[in-house]
Amino acid sequence: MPTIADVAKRANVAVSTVSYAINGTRPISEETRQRIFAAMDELGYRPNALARGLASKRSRIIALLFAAPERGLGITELEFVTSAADAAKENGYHLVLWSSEMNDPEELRRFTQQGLVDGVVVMEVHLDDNHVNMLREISFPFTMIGRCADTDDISYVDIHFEQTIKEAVQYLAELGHTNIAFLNHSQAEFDAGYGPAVRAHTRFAQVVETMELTGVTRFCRATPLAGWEAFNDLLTAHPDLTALVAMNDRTIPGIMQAIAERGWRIPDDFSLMSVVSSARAAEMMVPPLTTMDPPTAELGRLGVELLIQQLEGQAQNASQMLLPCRLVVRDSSGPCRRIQSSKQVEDQ
Amino acid sequence: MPTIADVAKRANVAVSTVSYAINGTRPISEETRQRIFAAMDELGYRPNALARGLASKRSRIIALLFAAPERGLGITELEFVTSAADAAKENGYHLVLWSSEMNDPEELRRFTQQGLVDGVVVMEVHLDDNHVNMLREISFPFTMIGRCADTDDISYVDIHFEQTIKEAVQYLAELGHTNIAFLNHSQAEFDAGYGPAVRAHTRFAQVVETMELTGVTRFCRATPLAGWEAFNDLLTAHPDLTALVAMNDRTIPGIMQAIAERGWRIPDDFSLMSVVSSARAAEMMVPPLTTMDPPTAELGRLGVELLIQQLEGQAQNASQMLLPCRLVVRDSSGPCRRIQSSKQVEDQ
DNA sequence: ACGTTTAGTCGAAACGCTTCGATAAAGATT
DNA sequence: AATCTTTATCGAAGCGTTTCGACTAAACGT
Repeated sequence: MPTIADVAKRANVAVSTVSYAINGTRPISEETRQRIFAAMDELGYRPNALARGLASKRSRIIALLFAAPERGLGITELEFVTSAADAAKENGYHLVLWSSEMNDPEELRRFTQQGLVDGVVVMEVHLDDNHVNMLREISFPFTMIGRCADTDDISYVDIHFEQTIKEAVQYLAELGHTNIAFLNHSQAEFDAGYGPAVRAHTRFAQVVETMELTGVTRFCRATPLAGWEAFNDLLTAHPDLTALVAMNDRTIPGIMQAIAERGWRIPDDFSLMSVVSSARAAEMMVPPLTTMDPPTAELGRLGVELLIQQLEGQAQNASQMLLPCRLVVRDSSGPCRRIQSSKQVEDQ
Repeated sequence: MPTIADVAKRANVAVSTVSYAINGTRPISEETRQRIFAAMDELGYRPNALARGLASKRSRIIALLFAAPERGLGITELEFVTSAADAAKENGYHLVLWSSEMNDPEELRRFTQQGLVDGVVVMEVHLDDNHVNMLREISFPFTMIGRCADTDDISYVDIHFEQTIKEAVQYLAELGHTNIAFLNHSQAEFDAGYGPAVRAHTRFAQVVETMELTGVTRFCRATPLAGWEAFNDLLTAHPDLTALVAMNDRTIPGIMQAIAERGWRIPDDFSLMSVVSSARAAEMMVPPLTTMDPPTAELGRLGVELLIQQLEGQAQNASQMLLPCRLVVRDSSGPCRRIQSSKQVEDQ
């Protein structure tokens, strides 16, 4: 493997001149630049990333702190990873994956102190997040996909849950639904201060209040069975419900089954939709699920781009962005035509 | 950030001695070792990964060549990534993601020549694979998750498709099915020499032959609509079919719908199963899908572990491993009770 | 008692780059 | 003509490690 010294020799210049030519750090005459690049081509020279990083104290490597949510990893997380990797590459950076098993923030500190990465993108942030606190404490550069409670001076991108919930409810209201259930993440996640769960919770209450609708909220773990139970509970307590918004699409199969068991049809007798779920999951269901699609690719991309801007000093003040989800109407939602006579329906 | 020189000074030894103590490269007396580690602790010293890599010519970083299959990324790929990352970390390596956009093998060459990574794990390998050919040509260390046609001297882990297909068919046969459809990946993927598609294709033919069953094969793109069409085509041409094995679970919702449109029930009138699909996807369906679950976590883990063994010279000859999928019976398969009288059934 | 290992340590030379200060030549400014 | 800039280049000193060869003193074999 040729080194910069080989190139310098062949182009008849000093090593430093080659470096300047490559990085554009200092002016180089057109003529010598040509000679240098010619020499590089002929030798098939590639700058050594480690040496470069060591000398410049900038590795051009960033880490994605890849934590699994309590409900497990899904397509959404996958898309963060791929879009983050693509964005990193386009900006001339490498992306390393720091896996979730890093529950101990001390381990995160050790990793950052290895000098391997210039900054980290944190995902699955909790309202009070150990990793974030750690990074802040040691003033290590980072951005978040998601956000914690105190976001002073931290750049982040997140889903605009407030708007998303509002639009979802509005959509159902326009279809004529007035009794709407909201199936949140699990109680455990809510109690742990998981941002999406907390924000969506408050927001849903607000929205039904201002829109003068009847809303019922329930927590639910991310399994079909939990969905089945939740749905039956909800309908026992509130038989007038005609629509449900779920935070987690993994509950939906159970709900669909519960609906079928009542002899109801979707969407004629009941409307179902999920917020922040991927098209991928929505299309796996019969009927395909109406969703608020999250802008996953943008989130991943922006997470790393904000970080890189910060690293390259193009951004002094933190940028904070909230991205809306996009309503995609599929076949699980519509005006409700169920005859709301009584509970007999359940027994037919 | 303290350096090794600071540690050496504080422990009253030479820099090289500290290095030997850390790496165990040469014997160090118990007494000085203690002093050195004490000094490291007091200073909070962390070896610099870049300097280490530069000096030792081993970065302890490996890359996962993260290519998207034509059908798009799914949970399976996600699990490769996470398990690979975990395995790397446990072995003291970092994992960088080299994204799929690297279609040009030249770009792969450039990346490898940067000296950043010691080796790469390639996934989504085609029978004749450009990336693999490239790596081989420049003798860059790598392993595969999946396998190409000529696997001489290459370490890999792959799913044992032959066995998987056989077990799937056997399972259906035991339920009494004798007319079985096989829904492969798309024609395009097959033509491109995508290993799983090719191997499964031949194997299915063999198996039905030896078991004296009637088997029909069809290619199908990875969408519900394509599944719907494929199913209808198949049943028009072969009304006696009572079961179907799909290579791709993304076709299943369409198939389920087509079945429902005939007024049939699953599994009473028709049995459905998918090979190499994640539990995650299977449980999103109603009824939950019987599958042959792939050992994704093991594949990811072994992919990196084989690579690391190779890098550390613990393996001179290539290890090649085929892992079986595990049959998970859910609710989409069972003995067929449909009255196979005629096509009237369609019109009921 | 005398070469020969062996354990433990040191100093210096890499590793392949970036960056700083210096320098010479050319251009601009008085 | 003398001085100040600017442009283009060079050489050398890092960056923080590993690794090689050398050295000392103790242990060993005969």
